[in-house]
Amino acid sequence: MAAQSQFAELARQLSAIGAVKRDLARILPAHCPAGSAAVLTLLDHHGEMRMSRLAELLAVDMSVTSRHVAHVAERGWVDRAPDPCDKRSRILRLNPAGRALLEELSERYIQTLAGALDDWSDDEVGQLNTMLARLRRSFDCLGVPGAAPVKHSGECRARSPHHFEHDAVTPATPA
Amino acid sequence: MAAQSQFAELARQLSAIGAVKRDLARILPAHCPAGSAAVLTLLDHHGEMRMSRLAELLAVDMSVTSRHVAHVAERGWVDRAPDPCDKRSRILRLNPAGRALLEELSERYIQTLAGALDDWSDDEVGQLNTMLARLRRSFDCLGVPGAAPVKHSGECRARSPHHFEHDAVTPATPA
DNA sequence: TATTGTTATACTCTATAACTATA
DNA sequence: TATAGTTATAGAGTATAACAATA
Repeated sequence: MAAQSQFAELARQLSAIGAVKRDLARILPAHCPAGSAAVLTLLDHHGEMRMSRLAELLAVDMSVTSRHVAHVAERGWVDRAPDPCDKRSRILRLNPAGRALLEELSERYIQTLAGALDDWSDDEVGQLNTMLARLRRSFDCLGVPGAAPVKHSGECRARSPHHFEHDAVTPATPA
Repeated sequence: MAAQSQFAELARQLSAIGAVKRDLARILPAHCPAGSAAVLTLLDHHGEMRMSRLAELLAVDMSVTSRHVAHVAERGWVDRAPDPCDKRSRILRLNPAGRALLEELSERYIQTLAGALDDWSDDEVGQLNTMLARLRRSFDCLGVPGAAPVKHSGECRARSPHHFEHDAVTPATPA
């Protein structure tokens, strides 16, 4: 168990790390806020999923997820198909336009991080990634009082080809 | 230099770390939002300072800092004294009520972190702290495009005892 | 003329609650 | 009755711009 002063310092560091997140958010295109970028990233990384699963991964309320998804669907980056297992639900999937945008975003993220962290070794960045992942796990596995509940909903495994349709109201690749 | 995939992973980790910050924010008392807690923490950690210096440490615009400081001053946690070096400026200082509140906040932070990270060694938490600090330094020392400029303003060294007055409109320790 | 700080305004993100549709 | 998702509303955080006072 770590000393109290280490935890106090960690609280300060976590508070201050917001500045880095804001710096990263500033490199996003004007029409793609950070919430949208997070949705695209998770759909790419974990594959198609339902709203509830996405809300779990984002670790925000489903109402928040709903708004983010509505935004990326309206922009034509994500498709929503009916879920054959549950008619209340829809399956979310990154489409080609979304994948193209995400490619652009990834490039910007990588460029920026590579520029700022040019004196970090591969191993050092890897260690930071590992510890950040562990920090998150420590928080949502053990019950932090007041923390958003994690449900780990059992997934529908009827992975038949869904009927995906574009529901964008704007062109797939807006200026 | 680290591999691109490490930077992509870091971008994902930084995006996801917001959940931990939100969990921590939830343990704060209702009358003390995270912005206020950050101000109190910095004034305690770095001692009295001016608005511009605080804005620099918070890494946000001075207009944002102004609102945070107005809040903590109205609550009676921070005093604002005229700056003898510059009549446009005021010196901010944590007062006893603010120090008492911060004591309470620190205890909650430490309790929560100690509970969630009970299987972390002192050294591991220290390593995470070190890397987070380095990450921040890498971002605001090297010029990240679009990032908030860091001015490193020369400080006024006339450290004579300032004329501090409480400017709270509410009792120093509100319910 | 430049700088310090405040205020007004707008935008993003989040949570709670009320609601619809389906299980 | 319970669950998946949407929408309305409110609150916190931040940035830009216009402004006042002082350097």
